[in-house]
Amino acid sequence: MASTKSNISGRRVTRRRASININDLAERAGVAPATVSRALNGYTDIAEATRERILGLAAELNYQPSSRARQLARGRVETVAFVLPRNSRNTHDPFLSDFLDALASALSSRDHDLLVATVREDEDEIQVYRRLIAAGKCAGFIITNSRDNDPRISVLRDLNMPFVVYGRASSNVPYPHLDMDNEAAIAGMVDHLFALGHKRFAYVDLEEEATFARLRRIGFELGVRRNALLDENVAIVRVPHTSAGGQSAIATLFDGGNSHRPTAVVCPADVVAIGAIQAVSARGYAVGRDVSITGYDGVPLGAYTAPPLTTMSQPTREIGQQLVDILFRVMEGADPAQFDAVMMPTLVRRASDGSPTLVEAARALP
Amino acid sequence: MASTKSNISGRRVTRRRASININDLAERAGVAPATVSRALNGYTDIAEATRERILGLAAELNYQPSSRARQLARGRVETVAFVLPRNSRNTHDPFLSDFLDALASALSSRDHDLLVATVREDEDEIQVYRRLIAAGKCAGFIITNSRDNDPRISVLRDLNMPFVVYGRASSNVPYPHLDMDNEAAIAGMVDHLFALGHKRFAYVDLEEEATFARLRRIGFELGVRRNALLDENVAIVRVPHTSAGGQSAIATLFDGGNSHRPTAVVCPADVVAIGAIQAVSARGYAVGRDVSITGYDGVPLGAYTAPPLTTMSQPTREIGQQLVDILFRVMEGADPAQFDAVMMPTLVRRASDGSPTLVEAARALP
DNA sequence: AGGCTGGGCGAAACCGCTTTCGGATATCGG
DNA sequence: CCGATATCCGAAAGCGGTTTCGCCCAGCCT
Repeated sequence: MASTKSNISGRRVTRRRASININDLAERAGVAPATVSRALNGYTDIAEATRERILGLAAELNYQPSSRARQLARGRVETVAFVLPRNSRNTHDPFLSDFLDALASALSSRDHDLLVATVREDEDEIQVYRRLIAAGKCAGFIITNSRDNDPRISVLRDLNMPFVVYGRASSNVPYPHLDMDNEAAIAGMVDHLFALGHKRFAYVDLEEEATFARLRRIGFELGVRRNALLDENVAIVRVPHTSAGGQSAIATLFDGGNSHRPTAVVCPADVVAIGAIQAVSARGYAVGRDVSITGYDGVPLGAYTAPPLTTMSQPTREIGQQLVDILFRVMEGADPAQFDAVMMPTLVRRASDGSPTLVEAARALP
Repeated sequence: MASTKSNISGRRVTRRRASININDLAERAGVAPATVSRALNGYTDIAEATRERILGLAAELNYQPSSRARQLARGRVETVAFVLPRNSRNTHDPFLSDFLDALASALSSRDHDLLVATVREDEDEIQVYRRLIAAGKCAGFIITNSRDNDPRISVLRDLNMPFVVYGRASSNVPYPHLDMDNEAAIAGMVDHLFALGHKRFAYVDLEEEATFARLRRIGFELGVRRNALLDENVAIVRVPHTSAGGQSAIATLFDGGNSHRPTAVVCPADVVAIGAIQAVSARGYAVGRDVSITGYDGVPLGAYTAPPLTTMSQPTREIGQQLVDILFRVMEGADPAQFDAVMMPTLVRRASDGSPTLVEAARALP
């Protein structure tokens, strides 16, 4: 069928037309291609009987209009792009699968596709965005890991390309975004630990450009202030966003003759907290009794550390869905400035926090 | 510039042409569109001077041919699709980010895009593949989480659509794939533990359709045989592919008057092993001394459990690259049957394994 | 000088679809 | 019974590229 070019010589027979097209279908139905198009696209100026005949035939032959041709003709692009964050390399983001699934699913119910791109070693991040746009590969972007003064935001705005950001980026011009309330969440964690009786706090700051790192630290400082903690009872160390970072934070805080060891260590990420738990345990302290350690994110494995990690958990899937919702509003022409929702993560209390035992007892340890 | 329809009435001005097209560029260059196309696509029947003028102009105006129009005209589709495995929902695959990054990167260097789709709640998995194909959205598929007699494989073969599978699927017809040697890896793990002195083994089998689950169990059985373990010293339990599954496996193996507790518990996945470590520790045994527990995968957090997890680690990124390489060979017409590489994961020895202490000592515990 | 060759380029068809425009037929009112 | 109005559908012009075909003209040969 179709146009398989048979070739007696036995050389590679190629160019078989992949599938049926609108002309084939029209011919089979005994109508013009235009009529098929009308039938498939819900126009009203077509006899109901004709429409049903065509629809039936299309279903029978498993006809789907070529999305490329359709989008070209319509002058629309029904694809949204997500560029994997550069630092996602080797970062093993456990939420990405859920997040992408949510994005793809939300897009699919609007008949859009999800294009996932990456920044190759030999490229510049911004170049990737420009290339995707110039080639007309997408009609909008989902952006995560926003940094302060994120260049992507200004470029996309200049190019008049719809986008939505997960996170904030401290720009003076408003842009559509959705964020967790990092600040309130960490401050709330300090409140929680303070209420348990802790007086000596440490915070593990992140060596990371992303805005959320800054906001979480600010949240910690806010918590310090509103619980009137004494300066000499508050320490901040700054480490990479990894479990090894968590370990080295503990080394800084606990080793050496530091007489003011914290009883509560607030971490801005679960992976960091997990390293911290490991390091504190290795020093002979009981996490959750001698020392409380908290995380942020809600990674699944946090439930299986020893002790299980108390953390702030984010609703990944819902975030993905909402981002798509917002992006569509923007693509439909809504005022981008109105989208600035902030969601609150939920405290998942497991066993890495608790009332502090006597500091003296902790000090007496080897 | 271009065709912004200004509109005095103040109503929404739309239909601004997104970007410059080949006709604009041709006009600016004073040549025909065909010449621009030739210049951009490396044809030789064009004067070098003309080509350079056009290339320069294109760079200056940041012109990129519309990928949709180009692919339509060429009759090619430069997109590869990856359908997120159904069970990836809430599964928090920590490798996905790395895997996708590798795919997207390898595809990008061949000027192809990565389309990520998902199976919506209201859909059937196969439908998704059919729809993507019928709509001409992709020229090939990357398939993971293959199951025995995977229906996707037969459908794609029938439709003559190129694909490559990560994993094997026990089909009688050959198909292009790449796999880790699950069987040898787990058998090797048994060897390793046996060499450490273990005699009483348990294996945690997975309640999962995926072929790798079966192959890993077979690997265990192979290890049992070639080390001549006694039947009464070998137990197999079957649990879900989660940390909770690991916990319940330990409950089955250790609780109740079972007098033949294993000293080595081989797990077919790190998440499961992590649950098992937690459960064994909670029962008062020292993991790595009283009981050895091993995993498979190499999840990053495995390095921070207590004790750190000994496991078989897979090179995610390299797998992604190789899959793309294979897929392109197939798309170029290579015989699919020739692609059946099997790679060996590497043993990462940390601290969850060790020589067994006396079984009696373990039994004497509370 | 004239014919031939071939390099360089333009014209036009085409990819598969949408959408406007207008024509044909059926239906209705008077 | 005739013209007006609806209703339904076909023709054709795009969308933005690629590619075939053939023309034009410069350069070469004789």
